[in-house]
Amino acid sequence: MKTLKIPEATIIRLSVYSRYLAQVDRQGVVTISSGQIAAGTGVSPAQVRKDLAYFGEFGTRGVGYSVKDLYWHLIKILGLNTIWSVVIIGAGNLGTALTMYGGFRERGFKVVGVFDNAPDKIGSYLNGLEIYPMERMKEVIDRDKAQIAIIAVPAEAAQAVADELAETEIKAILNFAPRVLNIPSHIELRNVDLSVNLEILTFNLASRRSLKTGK
Amino acid sequence: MKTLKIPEATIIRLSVYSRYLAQVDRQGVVTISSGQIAAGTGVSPAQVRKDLAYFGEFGTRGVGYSVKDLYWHLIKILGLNTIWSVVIIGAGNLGTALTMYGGFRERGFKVVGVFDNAPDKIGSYLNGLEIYPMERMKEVIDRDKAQIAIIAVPAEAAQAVADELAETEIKAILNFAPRVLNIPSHIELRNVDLSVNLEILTFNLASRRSLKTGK
DNA sequence: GACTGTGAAGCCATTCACAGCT
DNA sequence: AGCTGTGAATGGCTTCACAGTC
Repeated sequence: MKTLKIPEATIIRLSVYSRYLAQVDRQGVVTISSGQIAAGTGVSPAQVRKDLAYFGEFGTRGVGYSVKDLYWHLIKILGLNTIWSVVIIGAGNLGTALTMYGGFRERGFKVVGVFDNAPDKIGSYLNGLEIYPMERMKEVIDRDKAQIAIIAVPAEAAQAVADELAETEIKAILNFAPRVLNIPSHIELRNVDLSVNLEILTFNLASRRSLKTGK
Repeated sequence: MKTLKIPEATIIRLSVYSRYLAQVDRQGVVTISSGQIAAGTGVSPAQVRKDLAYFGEFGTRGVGYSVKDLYWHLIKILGLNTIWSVVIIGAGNLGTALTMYGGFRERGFKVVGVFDNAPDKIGSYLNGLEIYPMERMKEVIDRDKAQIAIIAVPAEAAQAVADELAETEIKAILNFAPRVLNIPSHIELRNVDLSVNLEILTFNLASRRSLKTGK
């Protein structure tokens, strides 16, 4: 398999395209052009074609793409043609929200375990799933062959959780704690930093303002 | 003010550096080199220096950077030396989690309003803040001079919320709904897509697996 | 005529390597 | 000797423009 290096930006867009295709498919659209996909997802038509070209030739010249066809190609490329078992560590507000989040279920992610250390949380239920103490994490990951872990604990606790995860069969970690984590390189890591996203906005607002005041 | 185009990647890193500096400052560190910042935040030393160089000369050759000094410079650059008033639209699991999220408060963001349409939510309290019906959104934004809105409603409702926000004085929107939003260009928009982040992981896992099986 | 697929060009970000300061 | 600041080199992503196909 000739996997030329694919830009991460391309993967992000493929994910967006696939959701957009699901949407227009529900509206009964059968065929779509790169220009229409571009308009619907806020990128350029050439970009859409380049992104798709990394993976094959899915369209018909002069016509466009079959919505259903392309959708399934993208789902396959993204690895979403199987169900992924996910564990969530931390049952605070964020962990709870992520456990209940319908957007994950829609895309084939299944939360098989939620863990926390707080005695008042252990034993209660989220979406029919019992919150277990941290000690049972390895057991559940093993039992359900979970491959992805979501870290939703406070920053101070994140590295300890990562260390425990490193001893399991977990293949990838999505980290919501605002800390840089050290993990062995065979585990895939992605960070989602909620504050950083707001701060990009404030940076832009702040520098726009200083342009205005000429400062 | 000579604002050469700053890469967005640089802003993201500045935000990470600033949090790391706060951390080492609490540990009593006074001076730090680009190499140490790099090690602590997972980037290259040259990258750290380049990023900082966009904004001035903050270090001393042969010595390094003053932790406190550099921290405050970064806070200023990111626009975090003032308190930003934020409204959150949607009091579901995600909206609730974001309203309670301590990470925002720590960085100077203040949630001044939470809105929802569900009758059973309206009137209840989050963190001492009453959930208001959507109709009161404009009034609150106006009264509290809120400049940032966070959209945490289901995908189908997101565009309608964006349209309403476009009629207010809101300057920036952080959108958590998995939809491409149309908004007037004077409003800054950023999307945080929780599923996309998981899907980048599954893409990597899926293609790693197909390399292994030689497929 | 419409639209895809793609080499080439252009643009932007990161890394290198070293001069300059302490 | 140690570390910053920065022009030059590299590498990577996006846009352009057009040949190829229906």
